[in-house]
Formats: sequence, C-alpha cells, structure tokens
Amino acid sequence: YPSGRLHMGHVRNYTIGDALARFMRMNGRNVLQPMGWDAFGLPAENAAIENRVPPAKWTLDNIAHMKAQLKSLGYGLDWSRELTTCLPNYYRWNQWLFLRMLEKGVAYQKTGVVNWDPADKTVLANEQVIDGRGWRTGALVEKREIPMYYLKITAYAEDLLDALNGMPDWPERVRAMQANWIGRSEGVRLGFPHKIGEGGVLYAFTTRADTIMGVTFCAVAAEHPLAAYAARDNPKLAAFIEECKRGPAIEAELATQEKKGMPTGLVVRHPISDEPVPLWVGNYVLMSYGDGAVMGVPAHDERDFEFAKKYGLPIKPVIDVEGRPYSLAAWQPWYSDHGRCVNSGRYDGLDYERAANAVAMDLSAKGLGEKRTTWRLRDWGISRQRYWGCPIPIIHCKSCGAVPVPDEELPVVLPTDLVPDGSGNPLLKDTAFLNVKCPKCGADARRETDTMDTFVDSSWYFLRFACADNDQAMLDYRVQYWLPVDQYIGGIEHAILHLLYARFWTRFMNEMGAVSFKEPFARLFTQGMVLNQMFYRKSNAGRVEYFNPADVTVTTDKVTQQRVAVLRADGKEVESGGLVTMSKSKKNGVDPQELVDEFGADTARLFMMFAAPPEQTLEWSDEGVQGAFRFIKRLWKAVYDHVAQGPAAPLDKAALTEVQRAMRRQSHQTLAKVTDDIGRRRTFNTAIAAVMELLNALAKFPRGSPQDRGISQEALEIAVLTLSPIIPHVTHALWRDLGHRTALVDEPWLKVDAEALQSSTLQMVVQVNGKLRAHISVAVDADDAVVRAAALADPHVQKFIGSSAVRKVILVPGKLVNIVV
RNA sequence: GCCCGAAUGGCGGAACUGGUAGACGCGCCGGACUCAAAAUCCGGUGGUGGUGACACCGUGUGGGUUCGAUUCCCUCUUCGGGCACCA
Repeated sequence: YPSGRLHMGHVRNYTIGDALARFMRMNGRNVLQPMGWDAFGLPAENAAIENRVPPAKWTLDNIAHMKAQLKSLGYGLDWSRELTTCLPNYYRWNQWLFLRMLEKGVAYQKTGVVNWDPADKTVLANEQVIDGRGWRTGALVEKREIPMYYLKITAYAEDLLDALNGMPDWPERVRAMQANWIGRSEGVRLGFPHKIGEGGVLYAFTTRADTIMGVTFCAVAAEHPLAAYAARDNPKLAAFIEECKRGPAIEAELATQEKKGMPTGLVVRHPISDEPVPLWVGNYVLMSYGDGAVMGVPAHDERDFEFAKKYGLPIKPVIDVEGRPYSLAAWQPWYSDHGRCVNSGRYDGLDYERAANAVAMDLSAKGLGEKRTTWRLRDWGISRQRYWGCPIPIIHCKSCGAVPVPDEELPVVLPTDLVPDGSGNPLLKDTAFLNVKCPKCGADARRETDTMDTFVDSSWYFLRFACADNDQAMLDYRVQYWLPVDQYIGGIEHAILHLLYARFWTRFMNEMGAVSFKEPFARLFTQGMVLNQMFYRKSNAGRVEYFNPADVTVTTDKVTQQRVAVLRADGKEVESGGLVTMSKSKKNGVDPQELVDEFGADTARLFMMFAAPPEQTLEWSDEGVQGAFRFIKRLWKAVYDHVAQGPAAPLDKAALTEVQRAMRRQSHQTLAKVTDDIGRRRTFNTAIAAVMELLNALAKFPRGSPQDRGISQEALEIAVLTLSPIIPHVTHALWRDLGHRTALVDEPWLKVDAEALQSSTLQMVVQVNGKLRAHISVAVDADDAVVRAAALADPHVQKFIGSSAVRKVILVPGKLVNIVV
C-alpha cells in the first residue's frame, strides 16, 4: 500500500523476497519478481481530508517516492510489469469479472449493516469506530441497514477447507486459522413448533443434539422475525431489541459484552417432549450464524449456564460425565464434555454419537429436523460507501432496477479530482459521474456510487503480473507459464482474509476457464510483524490522535515507579498503547531511509535479515546496525588484504596440512549450511552467522604459503558468493576484486566439495545420568564397543561413576554416550 | 470472548528429528595502537560458590512422560496477530 514512505516491514518483506529471488536465479531458475501498488483505500481519503488534496494525487506522489526508495534498496524487480490498482487499466477487470460473477449468481445483492456516524453523516470503517464513537467526530456510532453486493464465498466453503490438506508448503498455523475461520460444524438442525402468529416452526442449529432433553429455554437474535413479532405490543422488549441492534458490529466486542436477554412471553414446543419452552431474545445470539436461534441447555453450555443463572432459568443436567457429580452452584469446565445421557427418557445410557443419531432420526420422523453441516464462514460483502475505490459497474433505473453496465462501456472510470471532506461520499455530489441513461430503457438513471472493497483489488493482482501489458483481456496465455505463484511472501496478518479471498477468487476464475489451477500460491511464507511502541491521546469527545514514538520521551516516575510518556513538542503526557504493528494510521512506522543514507542499502538489508528469523515477530530497535556495518567492512578488508598479495595459485588438494584441511572443511560446511538455510529453511539470520564464523576462522588462518593463499581465496569466494543474495552491491564489487570477469549476479551457485567435508575423527560427548561430563575424540569408523570403552575410560567420567554400578549405556552414534548408574 | 502464535544471558537471537543450552551479533569489561579521541585489532563476558581444577543452579509458571526435555503432553501467566469495512 503506498502509504508515503517505506517502513521496516517493507524492508523485511522485500529483502526476504529479493534474497530468495537472487538465490533461485543463481540456482538456475527463471525468476519473476514483480511489484505493484494496492492503491485504493481509506488512508488516501484520510490524507485527502487532512491535506485537502485529491486522493489520486496523494497516492501517485507516494508511489513515485516509494518506487525511488525501493530502487535505492537494490531490489531486483521487473518494473516493466508494475501494477497500480487505482488506475483504470487495472480496475476495469475488477468490474468485468464482477459482471461475470453477477451472471453466475456468485455476486448478489442483499442488505447489510454498516457503522453510521450521525455527525458526519457518513459510513465508518470498523477501524474508525473507537469505543462505539466516530474517531473524527466522537459521535455515538449507529448501525444502519443498507443494500449491498455480496460474493458467495460460502458456496466454496467445503472446497476451500478440504483443499488445505493438500497444501503442505503452507505454514501449519495459517492452515489451522483458515480451517477454523471456515468453521465446519456437524450437528443437527432442530425445529421447535409454535403457535405464535400464524404458527410455524422455530429452527435452531446445535452440535450437541445429545443434550436436547436439557433444553430449558430458546433464545433468538434481536433481528429474528419472532423477536419483532413479540415486540409488537411490548414496548420494553421493543426497546431491548433496539438496544441490541445498536450494539457493536465487531465480533470481538460482541463476544466480550455482557450477556443480556429478555423474555418474549411466548413459548415454543420441545420437539421431543412437546413441553412448553420459554422463548427469549438474547444479545449473544448471532443472526448470521445458523438460523439466528439457539436452544438453551444451561447444564452443558457455559454461555447458556451464565444466562440461566442471571435470569433464574432452570438448569437440567442430562449428561453424566464419567460419574462426576453435577453442582448447580458454579460452572465447571467439564460440564460441556461428552458423556452418557441421563434424565433423557429413551436416550438414557447412550453416548454422544448414538444419542445424536437417535435424536436426528426421531426429529426427522416428525419432520422437525435432520443432520446438518453449518459453516461459520459468511459471504463477502464488497460494497463500500466510499469514494476512493473501484466503482461497482451498476446503474440504478426507476423502471429497470439495478442494471449492469454493458461490457463495452467498461471501465466505469472513477473521477480523480474530487476532494473528500469526511462527510459522506463525494461521488454523490458529482453529477457528471452520477447522472447516466439506463442501458436497458434509456431513461434517466443514477450510477451506483458504492465502490469495491480493496480486498477485491488484491485478490487477483498476482495473476496480472504475467500479462500487465494486455489491454484486450484480463489474463492471457502467459499466466500458464508463470503461475501459480511459487513463493508468496506476506505478513501473518493476512493469514485469513486476504489469502482466503484470493483462494476463492482463483477458484471462480478456474471455473470460468481463465486459469488452470485452483490454488493461487504454491508456497507461502509468512513473515513476522515488525512492532514498535504506539502512543496516542484521546479527547473528551472521544477523538483519537496518534504520535510518532520518535517524538515521545518515556521516563519512570520516581515516586510511583510508573512509566510516563511525554510528547516533547508540548511537554504533556500521552497514553501508551504498547507494542503494535508499524502502520501509517498509528504513526509509529520507522522509515528505513536514514539507515540507507547513513550506511547504505546492503547494511540495511543485512541488519534486517540478521536481526531475527524472518517468520518471527520483531520488536524494532536499531541497536546492532553498527554490527552489520562493521561486518561488511571486515569482509571488504579481508578481500583487500588477500588480493593485495597478488593472484592466488591453484590448490593442490592432495597435499594439504591438517590445519589447511580444517579450514577447507569449514569453508564447505559453511557453503552447505548457507545453501540449506536459504534454500530450505529460509533462516537468513543463521546463514549470515555461519559466514561470520567462517570469516572469524579465516582471520586466524595463516596466509604464508601458496596453498594457504589458495584456501583463503576459496573461503573468500564462498563468503562473497553466499552473501550476495542479501548484500548484492558490496559482493558484486568484491567478486570482481577476487579476479572474476563475470558479474556475480550471473554466476551459478557454488557446489559443495564432498571430499572437503571428510574428517578422520569426530567429537562426542559423554554424559553420566544425563549430565555432561566429558568430551571424547573418536575415529569416524570406530564401532560401538570402542566408543563405549573410550567413554568409560575417561577419568572425569570415572570420577562420576565412582563405585556405582553401570546400569545402562545409551549410545547415539556420532553424538553422545549416556552412562546410567 | 473465540482462533493462531510466542516467551532462552544486560539486549537481538542459536540449538533444524528428544541428545553438548547460550552459536553469531550488540552492549559491557580489560588490553594493544594513538599526544588524545574515534576507528581498528586482541582477550573476557549466564548466575552462584571457589585462588584454581571444578561444582551446583539455569530456557515465562506449576506439574507430567523419558536414561536424557528449550524441544513432547497438561495447567496457568504475560505478550503479539486475526475476528469479516485498516491493508
């Protein structure tokens, strides 16, 4: 996202990618490393409001600046394929594909709920709602229901879930998160018949049909039709329903709010016993999951238990968990474990599976339910009531309704000169954009002013890199050559939404025959976040302002021992928000430019790769930058000291001393380790450490004889070549200085000399009762008896054995001997 | 609240498949060089006790499995990511 300047997260991401690209290239692969700008979105509108500049200008200026920064870091990017999602030559294909989705019924219209700021008269993103108030106005945010477009990702839920099993090159944690997000639940849908209104059946989904005889109430969501019916002549209930509807739209807040409910005064009938069951409205029941209703079994569900306790509803235990006594006083976690049915009539004695099957069969015989699979995943709402996004290609006509824009009239071009002021979508005031003729009947009509979620832009951009120059089609034959992406690199924060949307989108394109594959990313690497301190102030009205940590001083109060953060500009206190991801909106990003200016791109790259393993969260600190810089200087000096003595003679491998053989062994061990660390493990930090060790060893190595010089030459070549993916500039120069005429970037990766790795002895450790007591040196081909004898013979080992009897000797070949006494 | 991770010296981290805890770097301490400082180079550096050899303790907490646990299992704590309109 072109936020303005690169931050350390970018440097981390692109250095991993560039180092891998260079490594793969040297290993003979044809590598395409592209770059593009996810250029629509909220920050541009916020900047526009603040600076009174059109989002287009702000965005394109940022792109120019950041492109220069990327170039200064020396990334090997193919700029001929550069993409910018806010330009019509890209987003026209969003519109084109959206129309295809409409035709297939994959895109459809229904109402959805949005955050409404009554002061600014505008829709707010979740990020812009803080403690229920608008972040600019501080006004209490309301919920509004409006028509929106949705994409039917739920139709792909099963395939999206099942395919995760065939993706071994995705991190386990990401697959687990996606599987849980899709959330397949096997259970029973059961009906509670009732005579409310014209009568009917209240349906609810449960994964615990075995507890059905423990139902003591039913609860529906505030949006449920039965709730609305019950509220018709019950003002208190109507008020409660309104309160629920105004409540939070964010799941995290919904799940942590106090559980509240109110009886409707109505009853439904238990589907098995036909007994009356009171019907409640509960703020913890989600209309978007299952049927918007739950059966209340307080004895075996923690939420229901809390709810029943609070409102004095009966609690009826119906599951016996290994004979453990049930107490009504307080919830015990094992109450929700599986067990055998009790107090359940004909189900008594059945275990979970048998009981659930029996209940499903009985319900099905009565026409009141059946087994069912329910998904947590919801359809993807893509409408945004916002200016800076891809226009949804729809025209609203009074007589024809919502009419798709004909393909030949695409793209619907977004005006680029508007300046939003924070109060509503400026497109609503742009008559040139707004007023059109209906494509069907020709009458005056109005253009759709909603734009698409920016996740749409990022759901297929990787495909477009293969054919960015094609202005006739969205994709072409070249996609087949390059895609799917061999190595995708992104932050762990994208584990669910972005990656799931891209997988869904690729499936739709596969169905259309546009691509031959269903999974867009063969290998996924999730880099850890770069964190920094975050500071903010909140006004009385609820407005929030963030401050750059560089402008804040943190001290510890001598009296209270509490840490106090003060903004240097005005000397007044700010609140600490702890360690969070670097982001533009929180103003806590660190610009790598200073690092590049002071130490150069190689130092910035080396330091970032050395600081931590790339998958791990990294708390930002520039301590240690000097170390990276120092190491590059040491490498430079080592090469120059070496070449100052003239060209090295070729090695005679047959006539090496023990010291020379050891040096050669380390050189090739280092080459093997770096190859494995980059090629397989992607642990650049340990690869760099290995080369540092090699250089340390070389510094102690004699350099008198021609053979010594030949070994030094080889060691330096290995060091320079293996570091080149990470620090390409310095190593390019040093490679030439070492006497090569070809550019290092075009050299093939070096091969390990197996002969150099050979050694006649190896070190083993000896433990007594699992504690390290001695090191022994044994011949590589020594058999177990010899190793065992050597271990027992060690005087230090003998001391610890003393007069005890040796009970057992455990021997791990090549590693250790453990003597148990 | 739910889902997914993480926790190792003063600091960043290493230990890849249950087998030498602390590689490598930063910082710090001592020394060399210098009129001096910086830079550079050499040596030391987990804690406790000991002149020393060495011993004991030590990987967030508490438990478990094992000849052996940073690594596996259970419990808890803290921190980070996600929770559908930040991207």
